Amino acid sequence: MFVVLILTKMRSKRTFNEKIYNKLKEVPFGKVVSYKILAESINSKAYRAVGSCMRRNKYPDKIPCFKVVRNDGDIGKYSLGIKEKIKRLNKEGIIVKNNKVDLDKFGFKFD
DNA sequence: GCTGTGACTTCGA
DNA sequence: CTCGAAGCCACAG
Repeated sequence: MFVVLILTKMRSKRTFNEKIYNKLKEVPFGKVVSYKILAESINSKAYRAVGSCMRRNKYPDKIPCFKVVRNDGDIGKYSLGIKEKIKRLNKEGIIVKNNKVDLDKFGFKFD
């Protein structure tokens, strides 16, 4: 009873960024994912909240934020700077052109 | 506890 | 094509 209640409460706070975090971990090397795909993969439409959580970034060491781009392929922004983001993307073999990536090639879907 | 803002998206003018 | 508004969730003030 009480346990369930507590767990439920905790879940309401956690679900979001934790799920995003988990999904983001599923993204294989050399692939990127958009905020939208990420949000939808956890049954939510809070695209902005995803960005918010990344920006606040509670887990800077655990979350590969550079793998998250906008739906248009625009890489958006990055805590450490867009330059750094591009650098890291390039390290995964992802081509960034004019601050954009090719989602058809590198976009990962969670099926 | 309500308000504003933000690494976003989509639709209509 | 560009611009503005609405909609979603979390967090700071």
